[in-house]
Amino acid sequence: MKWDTLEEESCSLSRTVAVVGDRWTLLILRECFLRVRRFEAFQSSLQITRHLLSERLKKLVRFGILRRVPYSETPKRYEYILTQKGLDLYPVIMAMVHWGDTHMSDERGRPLLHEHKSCGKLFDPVMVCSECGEPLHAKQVHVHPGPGRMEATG
Amino acid sequence: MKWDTLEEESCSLSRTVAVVGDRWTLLILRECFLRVRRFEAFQSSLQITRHLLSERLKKLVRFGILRRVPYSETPKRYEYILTQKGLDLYPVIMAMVHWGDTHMSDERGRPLLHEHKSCGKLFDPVMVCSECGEPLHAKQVHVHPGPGRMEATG
DNA sequence: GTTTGACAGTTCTATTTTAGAACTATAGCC
DNA sequence: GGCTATAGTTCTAAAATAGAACTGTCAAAC
Repeated sequence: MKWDTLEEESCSLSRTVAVVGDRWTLLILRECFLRVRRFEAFQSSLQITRHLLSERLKKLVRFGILRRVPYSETPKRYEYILTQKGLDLYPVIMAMVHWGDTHMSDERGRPLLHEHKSCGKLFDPVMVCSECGEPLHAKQVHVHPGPGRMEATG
Repeated sequence: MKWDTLEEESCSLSRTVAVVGDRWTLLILRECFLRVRRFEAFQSSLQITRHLLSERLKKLVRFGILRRVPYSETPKRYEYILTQKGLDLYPVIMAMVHWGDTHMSDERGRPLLHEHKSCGKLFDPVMVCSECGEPLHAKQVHVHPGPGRMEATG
């Protein structure tokens, strides 16, 4: 399967995976949420090859997840800033971080703690139902075909 | 960066990405949550090559996300079932589905609708703070080093 | 005015991963 | 024996990634 096939499937997961479903993209997004914005900063903190970093940043800009904004005119230099579409990926990143905290931490505990500025407390992210507010569990969810559903795809 | 390097970083996102951070693994997990359990069923619904499917299933079993359970003795046949660790990935998958619904749907609308059996309504997943219950936004979260933090890693 | 260094990339070759197809093995059914 | 179903393994070709070196612009230092 090619990346562009994936993007056109009638499945929201496939479409998301087509955009952010590789390890470097996810790690780049982590850095974005940690306020990293510049090419050299991404490169040195991730140890990603410059070639791949360049490719991935272009892709994220192409999909409207990052904006390439000039911060210096001479020489021309740009930084990469999350758009709203990019900021909306926060639950994806946080869900992965929380799973890692829960299932992949060593005996020393979790690497980072998160403080919610609004309430001032250290927290974990919890996914709830938009309608009743209860935490979601896979076994209590039933799936129906929606209007954008096409045949022959998962 | 190699996959095993990633797994050992002191960052919960890296560790999660090391396990589920590739497109096929994420798509296989989608199928698991849609109650797919058998080799042939994964293969025909995903159009993944048999070789890669075999590799990915082994990896998921190795990490304790799937269990390989016999359902026939002669001939020996197995099916792959989510463990609790695997079920706990539900928020990751749902966060990606929701982002795809919001930002990658075409004019016809979303491909699947989700019903919460407990309350009977069609819902969207929302990520909230475990302490105050308010929806989480990237800009309202501050990060602190935790006990499992090592130097020199993101 | 030449050198040095920072920044943001591009280009090149070698290695690793993935795609695609064919093949293996066990067993039930006709 | 020949056909089908299931769950894989093995093989070669194509694509992606790693790793290192290179390009070009400009500012500041010597």
